[in-house]
This record gives sequence, C-alpha cells and structure tokens, in this order.
Amino acid sequence: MGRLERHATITDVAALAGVSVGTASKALNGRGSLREETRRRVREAARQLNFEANAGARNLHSGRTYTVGMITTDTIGRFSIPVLMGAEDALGAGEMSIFLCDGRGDPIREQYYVKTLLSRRVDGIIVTGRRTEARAPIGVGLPVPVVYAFISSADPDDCSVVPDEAGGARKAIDHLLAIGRGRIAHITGPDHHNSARVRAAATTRRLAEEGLSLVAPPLFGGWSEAWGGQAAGILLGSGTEFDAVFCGSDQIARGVGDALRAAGRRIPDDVALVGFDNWDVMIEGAKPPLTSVDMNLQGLGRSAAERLLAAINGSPSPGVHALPCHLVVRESTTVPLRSPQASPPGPAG
Amino acid sequence: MGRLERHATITDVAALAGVSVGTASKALNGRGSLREETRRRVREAARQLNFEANAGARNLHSGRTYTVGMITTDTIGRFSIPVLMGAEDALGAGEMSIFLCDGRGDPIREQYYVKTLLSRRVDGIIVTGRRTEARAPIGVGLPVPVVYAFISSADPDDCSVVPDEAGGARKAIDHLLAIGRGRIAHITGPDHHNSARVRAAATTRRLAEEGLSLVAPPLFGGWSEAWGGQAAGILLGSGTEFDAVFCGSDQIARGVGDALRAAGRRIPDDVALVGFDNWDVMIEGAKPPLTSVDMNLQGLGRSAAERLLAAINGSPSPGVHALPCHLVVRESTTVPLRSPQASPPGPAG
DNA sequence: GAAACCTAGGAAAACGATTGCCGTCACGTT
DNA sequence: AACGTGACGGCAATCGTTTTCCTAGGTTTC
Repeated sequence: MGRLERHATITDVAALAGVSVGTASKALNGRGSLREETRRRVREAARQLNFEANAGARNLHSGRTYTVGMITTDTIGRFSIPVLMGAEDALGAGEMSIFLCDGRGDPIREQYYVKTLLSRRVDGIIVTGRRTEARAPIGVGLPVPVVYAFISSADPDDCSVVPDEAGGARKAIDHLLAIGRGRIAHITGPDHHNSARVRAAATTRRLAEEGLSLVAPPLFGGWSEAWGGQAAGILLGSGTEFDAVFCGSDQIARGVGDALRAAGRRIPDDVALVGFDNWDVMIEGAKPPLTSVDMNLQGLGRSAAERLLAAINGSPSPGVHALPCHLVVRESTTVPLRSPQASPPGPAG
Repeated sequence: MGRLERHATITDVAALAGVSVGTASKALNGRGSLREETRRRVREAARQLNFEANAGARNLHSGRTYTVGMITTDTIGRFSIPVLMGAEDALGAGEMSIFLCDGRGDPIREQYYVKTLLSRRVDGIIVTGRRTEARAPIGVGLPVPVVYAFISSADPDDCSVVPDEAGGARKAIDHLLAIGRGRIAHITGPDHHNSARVRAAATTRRLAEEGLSLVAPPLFGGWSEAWGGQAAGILLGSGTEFDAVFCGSDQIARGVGDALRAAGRRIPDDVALVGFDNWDVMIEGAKPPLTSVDMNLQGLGRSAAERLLAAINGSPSPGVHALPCHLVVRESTTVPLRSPQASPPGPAG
C-alpha cells in the first residue's frame, strides 16, 4: 500500500503559500477579498500537498456534519438495499455521507448504534427494516430528525415512508379481473406478518367491491417457494376451480407456478399468476416470466431521504406517507404473441 | 418526531455539575485524580442532559476517527452484503463505524468518494466489488491504509483478501469423483469474467491430475438460470453422456437441474449437480436441494476488516490473501436416505 | 510548628478550520 | 502635505474536547 503520507493541514498549505491560515482558508473557500494571484498560489500549494480540509474540524463551526445514519432494524438484505440506494441517491446530491448500521434485530445493538450516531453528530437518521410492520420508535426527543422507511414507527408523530401494499394488491386484482379471471386464489406469507395480512385483506376487499370473493380463504404459510408448491398442492387437492393465483411474494409465485405446471396446468392459459416484490431473480427464473407488484423501494428510499433533508432544514413532515406500488405485467398473465412451447391455437405470426 | 433537544456540550455538563470543563472531561473519561463524589456528580449531570461527547471534536486530538469507509466498485448487492456484514462484525468490536459508498461502477463517482472519505479522515478504507477480478488501485500514496475484499488490487503491494475459487472448484470435483462420477460437464458464466475462467481452469486441471477430462469443453455463457437451461439443452442435444454437472453458479445449476428433470434425468441418480455460491434462495428452491461451493464471504469481510485494523495499527499485510472455500453437500449429489419421490430400489427404512 | 508532600480540581493550550474585525499600505484628492 | 479610501491579509476568537501544567489547600513528618 505504498508510503503513507500524513494528512496535510491548512497550516501546511498556508506555510507553503506564504500566507496566514486565515488567508489560506479564504482563498480555498472563495471568501474574503484576496488578489487572484494569492488565491492561485494557495490553491497550488493545496494541490501540491493533496490537502483535503478536515471535515470534523469544519463541522465544529457549522454545527452540521453532512452525515446521516442508516439503521436497519433486522438484517440488511434484499429489501434494505434498494432503500439504501435510493437514499444514497438523494443524499449524495446533498453531499452527505451515510453511516450504515446493521441492527441484526437486536434492540440493544440498535440502541448502541443510536448513541454512536448521536455522538458522531449525524444530521439525521433513517430507520429501515425487512418488515413493513410498525415498530417502537428508536428514541424519543432525539436531538436529530428521524425518518422511517419501509418499516413505520408506532408513534404517529414520527415520519414514516411506506409502500402502499394494499393499493398494490388492488392493482393486481384489477389486472386479473381485467383479463377476465374471476376465480382467484390467494397464497401468501405467515399470518403474523403484517404484509401478508394487509395484502390479503386488500385482496378480499377489492373482490368484495365487485361482488366476488376468493375461491378459498387466503392460504397463509411462509414466503418460500416450498410453501408455494405446498399451497398449490392443497389448492389442487381441494378440487376448487380457479383461473388465477395472486401470491404474496415472487418466491411463492414461483413455487406455485412450478407445482401447477407439474400438475398439467398451463400458465397463463389455465391459470394466471401474479407475484409480489418484482424481484428480478425470481421473475426471470420463472416460466413464463412473472407479472408482479413492484413496491418501488428505491423511490421509497429516495423519498425518505428527501423528507429527512427537509426535516434537517426545519420542515419536518410527520405522519405516515404511503407511496404507490405499480404492477409490472409479464407473460404469466398475458398470452405471449408467439409462444415457443405448446400454446392454444391462434394465428402464428 | 417530538421536540428536538439541542445537543448538550461538556460545558453544559460542567456547569450543571459545578466544575470546570477539564474536570468534567476527566470525570467522564476516568482520567486525572478526582473525588468519587465529584465523578458521580458529573456523571449524573451528563446523564441528565443526555450528553454524548462530540466525536468530531474528540477526534481533533486523537487524530483517529474510529471510522472506516467501504467502497463498492460496482453496485452493492448479493456479494457485497455478506462482506459488509463480516466487516461490520470485526469493526464493531473495535467500536468503529462504517461509511458506505456505492461506486455504481463509475470511476469518477468512486474518486469523489475517496476524496470525501479522506476529508472525513477515515482511519482506513475497504474496497469491495461484485467481481473477483483485479482492479486498478483506488489511489496511490493515500494517507490511510486500504484493503481490497473479494475483488483484488492490481498492485501486488496492496492488501487483498479473496476467495480461493480454484480451490473451491477442486473441492467440488473431488466430491464428484468421490461419489463415483467421472463423466463431468462444466457450465459456467461468461468467459470474459474472471471467476468463470478461474473456476473452469481449476476444474480442468483437477481432472487432468486424475487422468480425466471434461466430457465437453466448458460451456461459457451467463450466470442466469436461463443460460443453465439452454446449456443443459446443448449438452443433451450433443448426445454426450455425463453423470455430473458442475456449474459456475447456483442460478445456472438450478436452470440446469430444471432442464434435466424436464428431459427425464433424475438428480442425483442419473446426474449429480453442484453449484457455486451457496446462495440460500437458489439452494432451497432447487429440487432437490443443491450441493454448492461456499466462498465464506462473511469470513472474508471479517478477515479484510481485521487486516485493515492491523494496518491502521501499523502492521500492514501486503499481498493477496486467499481464503479457502468449502463445499456444502446436499441432496443433489447424495441419494437421500428416504426419498418421497420415485427413487432407485433400496432398503426403505 | 515548619518543611515536604499529596490531592483535587482549575486554567489554558492544544487539535484544524472558519470568520469577523482591524491594521496597513498604496493610491488619489484637495 | 494632510487626509480619505479601497484593497489586501493578518490576528484572534470560536467550535467542543482532551490533556498538561499548576496552584491552593490539607496532611504528614520530624
């Protein structure tokens, strides 16, 4: 790793340029009134020494660190990443850096991180997590603003940015109805999981609005492919007829799809399939590619960061803010134009 | 988000406790010689004001920030996360915080991050990325130590911690040979990808050591399930006989497995299947669960962080350090004890 | 009872950068 | 020649903390 040079200070720069530190500072920050020649000399000295102003020292004055903390409630993973990236986008533009803290689902660890972040004088904190469920606030009367993203705070005065999962479920059902499927089943995650309950309830309600109902009560289980396959088996075994399955996750949908195909049902001809999450890995692996609800996690992260910045600048936006989901339609709900496999008769070209 | 309290300073604490700031500092840090009663009084005042020492101000003296930067070369994702978590483990013990910077594969952005991190006076930098390929150093003569994790630096004097992919491939082949499979095919990612080439070369070499060779030249393509399926088709169509397929990724393996099963080959009875990455999502979704090579990314992150800490403390470890991979054996290479599906005859219990 | 010695805690100088204020110099004006 | 006026830069305070040095007492010791 080569020779480690020492960090140059503004004193070094000033000395090299033959001016006082105050003048050097002004020269580098475009303040005060200096001859252009002086500025040039200082800038050249700074360049030569690879000078980078010590942010810590600078922050001592401004009272701001241009730094935010991001705490994940549980483990950082598939859902936190896009949120993180969105937040980074929004914050990067404001030249802010992010401290990442992985709570690992341990409240003690989490509290420790909060203390650390506060001692580092972050300008604000974003809290996120794998579950959309409301959670206890990370602290009360904290000296910096906090925004919850994806997950929400149990305190309604906190600012939370969440996906409109119910709306997403409604869009899925709307789509299925629009393509003429009325005998819909719903297979989803564990019933102690907020997302599963919310999506199932919205599904049932939306169908009720049309005077319809699910062909069977929602099947609660897990979020895995295995559960999808198992649930599909239950459905097939019950003898219930159905022409569409709306699944609580793409993984479930994939498991369902595999099981249905194994049982001789064609997708989408016999059964239309809709997933949730729009997770590329599952979407692309599924046969055929899966129609799915996208929660726009990156947009969510961006929005959360923007609200945090606003709060830092004195304009907080308390309350729960729901962002719309959108449906990405693929071949699991629409007959492909030209199908490479066996497909129902139709004009071939 | 409630009332925002101002950050208390040590001056506030000192005033409340009725001592000077110097004394307050000593009391809180266990320095100097003070009466126990005085210490108690100061601690109580600090507690009452929710005092957290301003890390920036403190760092001004110590010259250290107890902070490291983590830069991802490309996008933060499936490979960076475990590395990040491992690093967090190792650093968290040292009370260090992590600045996360997502380079998004843009060198300009990356250089900007390096500057930012330096101005924030991080004690060190960890560079990681999705590809194991050697990359240009993020800088020369930087004032802080740098460790590359997963990805490696093109400068051999830099410290890089990488998985021993070749060793992993050898272990996979060892295992296949041990279970009596000698007609092995290899399907992997694009040949411009370092990992694909390294693994393929190691595979070929290991077989050569036994006087064997692949049943066909390695099939280079992509990392996806789709490619796996396609490649399996090629293999089947060629008429080549094979009793095992070693795949460059779990996704490929899954695609291969699905295609083989669709073609009537039983796994592992007819064809044993080994993946690479040991990615839970793919492993569990595959039927049967996939034997796979695990690169121990978390251990890699931990090791990288430990080496960084050592370097910060004056004991750098230049060079490329390869960490062993290990093979996780599952049912795609071992006949299950009791099989729920059709299985070759054998004592049923 | 005085010299020597602790001990507790205060005062002030750092750390690195910013910024308001003020002095100085070179002009131009009357 | 005396004065006013910009322009240019230096000085010093400031941010919050740590740390060194120092002093004012009280305690020991002979």
